[in-house]
Amino acid sequence: MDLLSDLTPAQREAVTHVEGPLLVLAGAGSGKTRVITRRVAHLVSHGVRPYEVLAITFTNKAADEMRSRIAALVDTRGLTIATFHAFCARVLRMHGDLVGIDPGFAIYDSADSRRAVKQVVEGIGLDTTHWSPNRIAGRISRLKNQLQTPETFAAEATDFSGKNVARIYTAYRDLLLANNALDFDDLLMHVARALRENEAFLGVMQDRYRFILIDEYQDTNEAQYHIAGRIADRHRNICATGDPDQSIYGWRGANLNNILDFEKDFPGCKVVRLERNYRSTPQILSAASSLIRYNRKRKPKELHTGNADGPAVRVVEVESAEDEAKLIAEEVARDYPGGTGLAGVAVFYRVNALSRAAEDALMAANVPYEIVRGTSFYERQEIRTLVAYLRAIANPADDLAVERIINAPPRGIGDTTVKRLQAFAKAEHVGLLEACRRAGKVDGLGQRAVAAVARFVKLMDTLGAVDQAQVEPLVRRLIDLTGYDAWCRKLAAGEDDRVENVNELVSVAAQFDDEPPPDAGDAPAGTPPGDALMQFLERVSLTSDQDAVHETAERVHLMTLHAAKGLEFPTVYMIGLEEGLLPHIMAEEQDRDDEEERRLCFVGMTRAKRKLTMTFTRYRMHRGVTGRQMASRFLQEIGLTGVERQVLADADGGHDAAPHPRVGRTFNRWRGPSSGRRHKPVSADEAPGIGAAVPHDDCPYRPDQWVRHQTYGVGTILAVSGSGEDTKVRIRFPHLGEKTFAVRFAKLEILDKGA
DNA sequence: CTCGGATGGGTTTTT
DNA sequence: CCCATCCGAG
Repeated sequence: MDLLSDLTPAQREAVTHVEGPLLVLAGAGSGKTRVITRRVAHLVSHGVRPYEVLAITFTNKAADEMRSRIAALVDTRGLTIATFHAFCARVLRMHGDLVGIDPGFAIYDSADSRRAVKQVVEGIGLDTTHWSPNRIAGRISRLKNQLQTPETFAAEATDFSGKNVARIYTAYRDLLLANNALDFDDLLMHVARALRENEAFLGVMQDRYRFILIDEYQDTNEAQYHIAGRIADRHRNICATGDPDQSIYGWRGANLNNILDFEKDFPGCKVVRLERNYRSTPQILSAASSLIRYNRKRKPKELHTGNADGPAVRVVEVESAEDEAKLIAEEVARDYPGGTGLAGVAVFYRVNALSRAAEDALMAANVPYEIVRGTSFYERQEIRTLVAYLRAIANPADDLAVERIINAPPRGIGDTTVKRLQAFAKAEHVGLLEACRRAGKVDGLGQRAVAAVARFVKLMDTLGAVDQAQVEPLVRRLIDLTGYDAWCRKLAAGEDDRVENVNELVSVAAQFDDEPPPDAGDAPAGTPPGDALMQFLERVSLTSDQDAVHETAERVHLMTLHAAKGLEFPTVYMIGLEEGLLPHIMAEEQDRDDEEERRLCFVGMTRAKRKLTMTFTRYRMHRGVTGRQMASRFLQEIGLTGVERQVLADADGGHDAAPHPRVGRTFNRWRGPSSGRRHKPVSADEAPGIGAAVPHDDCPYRPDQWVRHQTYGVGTILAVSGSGEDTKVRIRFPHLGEKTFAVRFAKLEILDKGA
């Protein structure tokens, strides 16, 4: 097929660029995936061997999609398309010897490393409340992303806390080493460091990958940046695609500067801007652009579209989270009778806690919905344990896996017995499974315990003897020998989805067995070593997308703003647009600027194709306490053009300027019975405006109102004090902070009336 | 081993 | 408020 005819000039430029660095700044909805797939196809059809091309994505889903879309255009055999992690895992299996890594390593996911960190913290004798394994694991993860080893970090850690983290990090590293395991960050760090320190390894990689493409470059962390940069260093054929305005993983170590400085890192690079948006209406685009212009850390970019006009972006103020949810549920029920088209509706929120009210309301209104959660198939207990068996079989040194399965299903090996075995293992410098083999020599074990452990060892030996060329028979045997189904049924007590999940894993294994072995190109060089079992486990550890969004299911999709990235829906509701939630209070405290939060809002808005509704509440209950909420600053930053505002709440008299802290349910009682106008749209003329209450005297200014100041521009009123000539208003301006004015002098224009 | 209450901690989470 | 985890009783 013709690879170019249906492309815009800018897209074509990116597709046909062959030699030299290329940066594609792809605005939201600008057809980026199309450009990448065409570009790879173009390279291949112009004589580049697929074997020499490396394409990196951030998710398995993206990698799969890219592969199939390229396959529709050219022969993809030999092409490497993978996530950074999968790519590094294969590289290390292949060339681990060059780098000093046993290629039979297990891969620990975040839950595994958290457990390992916990063990280490306890082992050192630190208190796990103060030294929270979660937090420390995060800290270690960040260190690894910055390519810090325990040694380099210990050298610069001077304070008490830093020194302890260094101790934990060191012990954690040793634990993983003893278990022959790598965590997610290790996969990247080892490859990155090896590329820096090992000439032979660097040579192998540079020789092979003459062309590399990195998608979502704005989300790369330090380690990934090094990997890409070092490999591309010789041939300089690196193509980075991404959008600084959609960088939302800074808190996880992504470094926005990677994309902002790309031109400096690769002088002479070509830059292509894709600014035409194929997704949204001009109204949505105008509001989103207006918002993102408040950011400084970006590459100026103007999105435009040829799409037809749509409805105005709606900003709706409601009384409570329940009203907010009800608004959506009732509107959706009204607009989609019979449920047809529901797949095109999504609800986004900043934190998972906000999903609950929406769920309740949708359920009450009988609207089918689905929560797109992080908890995936492989994180379920029954699956994790089953996989732990497989891991222990593949890698008997994996103590974490052995510990998990030693008494699951229960077989009479209690905590005390495990503790004794562990102590013995530590003293003898052997693994836990090896300690089990020598249970007879372990002090303090009674006859009964020794017998139970012996049964476990026998089980593992039997399983170990099963042919590992195929995974499914092994899994079946395992389920059989352990009585796994019966155990699951017992645990499930009522819901039997556990057994179903187990069956699902059997099918996954069967499917895996049926796949043709990866062709040579999938591996960095030749086919990776390791049997089917190890490859299966690798797939399992590096896959979290199993709960992929069923984009076709006729249901409303509920998800966090982070989960929304990369998706699109005709109708989008964004809820909880309130100060403290979006921007989130924690994010603000940590980063000291609100730009990533603004990008998050931008990402959410630009998911919408036609209809975008953003809501905020006056009162919201958080951790059992109902608090007064303020409209998000982002709602004023989206501007006034193409935006319509509604107030669907009582004009509740009695408020004064100060926030009313209220507790629990007392709020409703306090407010009194006055729900006459609830849930009825208020016409522009009546609408008192964002967050406005009925004025308590003649003063026209009210908290949450938007006003324009002659010199400072548009801001939100925070509080009104005094009366008559002495009336003062406190106003917050974006970027300028808060200021107080005497209304007698300041020329304030009220903006939000009928905006 | 399993159940229940007490206790503590609660942003987001591509791999 | 909602949960995951811990610990003691049966």
